[in-house]
Amino acid sequence: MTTIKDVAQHAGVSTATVSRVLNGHAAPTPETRTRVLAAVDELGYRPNALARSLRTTSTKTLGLVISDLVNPFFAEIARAVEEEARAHGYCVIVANADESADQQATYVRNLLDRRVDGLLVCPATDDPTWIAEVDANDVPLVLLDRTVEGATCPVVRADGAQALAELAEVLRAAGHRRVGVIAGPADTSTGRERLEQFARGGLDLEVVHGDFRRDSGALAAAELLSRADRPTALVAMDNLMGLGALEELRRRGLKVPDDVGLAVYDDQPWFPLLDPPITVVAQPTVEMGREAARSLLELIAGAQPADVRLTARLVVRGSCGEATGAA
Amino acid sequence: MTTIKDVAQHAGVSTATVSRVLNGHAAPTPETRTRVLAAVDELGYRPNALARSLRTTSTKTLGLVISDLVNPFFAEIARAVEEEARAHGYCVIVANADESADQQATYVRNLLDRRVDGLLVCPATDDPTWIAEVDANDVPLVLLDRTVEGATCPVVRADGAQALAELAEVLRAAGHRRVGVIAGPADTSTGRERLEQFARGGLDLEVVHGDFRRDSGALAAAELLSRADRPTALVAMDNLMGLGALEELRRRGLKVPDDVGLAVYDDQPWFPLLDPPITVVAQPTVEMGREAARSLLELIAGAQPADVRLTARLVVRGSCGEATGAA
DNA sequence: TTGTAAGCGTTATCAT
DNA sequence: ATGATAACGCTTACAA
Repeated sequence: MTTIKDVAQHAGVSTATVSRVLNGHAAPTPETRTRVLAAVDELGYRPNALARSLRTTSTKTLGLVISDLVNPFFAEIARAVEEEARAHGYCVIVANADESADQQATYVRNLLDRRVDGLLVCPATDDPTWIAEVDANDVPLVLLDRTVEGATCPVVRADGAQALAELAEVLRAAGHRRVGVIAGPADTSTGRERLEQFARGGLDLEVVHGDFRRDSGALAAAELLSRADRPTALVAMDNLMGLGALEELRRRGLKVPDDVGLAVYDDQPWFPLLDPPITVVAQPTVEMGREAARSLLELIAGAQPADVRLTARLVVRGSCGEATGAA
Repeated sequence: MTTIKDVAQHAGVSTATVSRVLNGHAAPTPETRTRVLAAVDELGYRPNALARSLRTTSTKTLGLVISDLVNPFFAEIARAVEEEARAHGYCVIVANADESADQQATYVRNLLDRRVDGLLVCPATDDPTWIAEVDANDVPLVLLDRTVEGATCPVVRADGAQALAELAEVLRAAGHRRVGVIAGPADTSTGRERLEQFARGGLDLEVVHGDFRRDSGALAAAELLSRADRPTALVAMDNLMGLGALEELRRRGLKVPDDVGLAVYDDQPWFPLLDPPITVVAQPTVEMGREAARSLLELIAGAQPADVRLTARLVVRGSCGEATGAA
């Protein structure tokens, strides 16, 4: 590899001058500048980012720890984060915790070791111990989608309270009274909150907790549908569990919405293509990612960004049935 | 931050000894070892990965440049790569080229600057110029899913020739003669190959090229369906364009398979849930990611892994219609 | 304006 | 077995 020394030699200047030119300092004369640039070009020189970072203690890199890369909800967030970061000259290292607190902790540590300038985390669970490590390193941190108890850093998330209230209303209007809820894990803030907010709708709820992944959705649906007093509708609290539930319904030959109504938290492009199209609570994923990145960048710049609370909205399609008119 | 010096001081040894203990060298006595480890623990010391990498010229990091993160096909590959890499003590930096050759080149350069130990790339286009840069840095490279002209590095991909031949047969058996193909870009190897292989099926083909993304699928479908001699079936050469095509069919109120047949390259979990379920060519995404990572790791280890050619397979569901029995 | 040299936090060589 | 010390490639006082 060609180093700054080679360039200096080639241009007949010191390494300091090369560095100054490359970093846009005012000092160097136009003449030396062109000479150095020529040498850089000729040798195809590229600065070693490791050495530079070691010296400047800035990596221009953000760490993003998400709970599940194959969950399209997170994939979209990851993409938005990456875009926003790039627009500001930052690169993103994406780490996939796979909904495991252990793996998340491992990754946080790893990213800290690599001296990322900031950390964006969608916490796998409520366990806040890993945060201490981040704080100890004085690395800016922003929580995304989920929060953990006692977190003192900015949090970016979507508020689904209103949408879930409306959903309860829609279900009631369609004649549903007993509703089966495929809830997220009780040890995640989103798992708890969505359930609690939906519960305020006053429907008669049967709750089974899943783990935000596909299989658990199928399992939960199976359990709910096997109960003696079978619910007339199912609500899956994330898109993957919704997928699992749909698969289970299909296996059982149950028709939506006539045999059982269905609603899902998180919209997906293919939901409108189903027959009937699925009623959902849609989260502003792109904004969430963007805002999270923006907040982190602000934090890195020394500002004190406030929490961001976007709002999810209900999209009524056909999967919960029609309003019966009977109040 | 606490450095190796602090630990050395705390343990009453030299930094060299600390380093030796931490790197599992044989030299240190059990006694000093425990003393050092104690100090490490007490101070919560973690080695600076940048400094270490600068010294050792190894980052234990793989760069993965994919064409589109929100494409579930690539998301799944990314996840598999990451898993395999982690199992071998490597971390992965995922870069999203967004199907842009420019952005891809930029990212490759960026990853090279960060001194990744190896590079995994799903080339956005056939343009091979960026490869020279990789070679100049002597960084191991493996191509994934797509290849580029004159590439001398290992390539990992899925072969769909057989599956596409079978698909042509299935379509013909269902009475289709004129088939509209929503092809990938002509400047990608997969775009060309899939088209060419399917063309061997001897059907009467109408071809429109898309860009492997959702909107282009809708546009292409719209164009094909507006033609005077409208094809009786559509084949979308990747899942995102398939999604777009489905949306367009829906907009036009066209029923599958009665009004128009449909098949898609790449399987998706939700395809079986549609009515009718979609006939697809399924690629072994997880294996592709795993094999690619494995090949790269081998390359890094100094071996000369051969190209990997997995095979895609046809999954017949209902969207192409029934065999008519008329040969 | 430019060069010299120290230092970022490690690891590895060479003595001891 | 351990300790100095140079070196990795860069940036930045400080001098000149």
